[in-house]
Amino acid sequence: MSAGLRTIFHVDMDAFFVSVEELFDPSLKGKAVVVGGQRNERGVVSAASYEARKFGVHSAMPLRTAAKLCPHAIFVDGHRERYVEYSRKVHHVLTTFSPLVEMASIDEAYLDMTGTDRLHGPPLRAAHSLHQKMKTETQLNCSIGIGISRLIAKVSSAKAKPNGVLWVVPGQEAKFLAPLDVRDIPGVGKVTEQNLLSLGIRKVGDLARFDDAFLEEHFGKWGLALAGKARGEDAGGWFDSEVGADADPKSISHEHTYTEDTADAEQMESTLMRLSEMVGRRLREGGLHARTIQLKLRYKDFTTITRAHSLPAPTQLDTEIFEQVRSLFRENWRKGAEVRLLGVHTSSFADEAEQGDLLEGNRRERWKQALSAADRLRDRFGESSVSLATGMKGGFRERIHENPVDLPGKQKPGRSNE
DNA sequence: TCTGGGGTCCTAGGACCC
DNA sequence: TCTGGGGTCCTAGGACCC
Repeated sequence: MSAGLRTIFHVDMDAFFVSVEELFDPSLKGKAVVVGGQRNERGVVSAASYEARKFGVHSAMPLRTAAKLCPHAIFVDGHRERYVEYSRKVHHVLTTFSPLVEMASIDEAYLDMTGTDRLHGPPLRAAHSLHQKMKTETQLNCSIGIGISRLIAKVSSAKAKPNGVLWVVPGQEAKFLAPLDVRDIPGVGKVTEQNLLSLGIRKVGDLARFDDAFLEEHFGKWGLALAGKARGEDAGGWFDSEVGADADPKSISHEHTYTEDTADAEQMESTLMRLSEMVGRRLREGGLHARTIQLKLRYKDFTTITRAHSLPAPTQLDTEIFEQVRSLFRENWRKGAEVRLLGVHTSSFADEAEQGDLLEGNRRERWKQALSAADRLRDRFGESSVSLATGMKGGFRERIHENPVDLPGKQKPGRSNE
């Protein structure tokens, strides 16, 4: 941590997914719009326009609930690629204001603006020109919070919404936080809020009445930091950490919820194959090798289990991921029980281990080359062009085998791997 | 109301080692 | 032979965020 005070910006795009969709279809402007899927689908709201929010619609709400609350809303499927594209534009604008930019998610970022006064003027002026430039270059609105730490900047950007700028002047942090609901503190969700409420703690300022030992006992090291915050202290932790380059990923996963629950083992293993391919591909793209492979299984009644296994050597191969995840599935699925969701998760990334066994190393090398070739085909002809799961019962939908590629050990249609 | 998909971080217990 | 303690890894689950 530097000696002097920092100036941190938190830039948060307003109704990002909705706003991007409006650029592609201007007729959506000013209407109640729900992004995330169709009104009858199994799914939740990714984003809602301010118009739809007036009816109580908010993100993470089931689509069917949103449809009941706001029947006249227009339901739009999400377009990930569009958001990624616009996220890049946003990032680009931000880098013209500070070299220290950290995207916190697809639609928000932290900037360390410390010492940029000579270039951009005092914080409020810098924020206003950033706001202006964002609008002209991306056609999107954002809100900007300014403070001496990530936490203060983040909370103030939320208070600045929509389309506003808010600066918490250094020294005023405790005064700013005290009257806020504890729920306004990032990291305090439904459960923590209820726990705090049961202790009579409703506002951030109420925390000041309790001593550190008590809060740590009830809320762990997090409670301690929160208490410090309530008093305006720099308590340490992520919210006081430096703003730097984007961190390396710690896990890569894919999951799928069925339109209808299933108890068909063949179908589920086919799904796991596809998910393994998706994960393997991302690992190869990122040059990553995972040691821990995890299966996620959610039954009809929503009870969810995860089962993990750590490999002796890290991998990025679809087949090795699939083999693990399939045996975890076979060991743990309650036969006959209907399943709602399956997921494949990889973590514990490590450097590629040297192969002791020469023959084994050769086999892996050939696999790697074949999979890279398949990745390139998918780039050119689309995701559905190549799949090891082809011919197995469709986990997602029947697949069309347009551009077959010769993969070592490729399965014959309709047969399992043994 | 009937609950997505992609992540991060934390806790807690048991294994294992010294 | 009635009972240590610290450190690290692994696994499972959960809170939380966008």
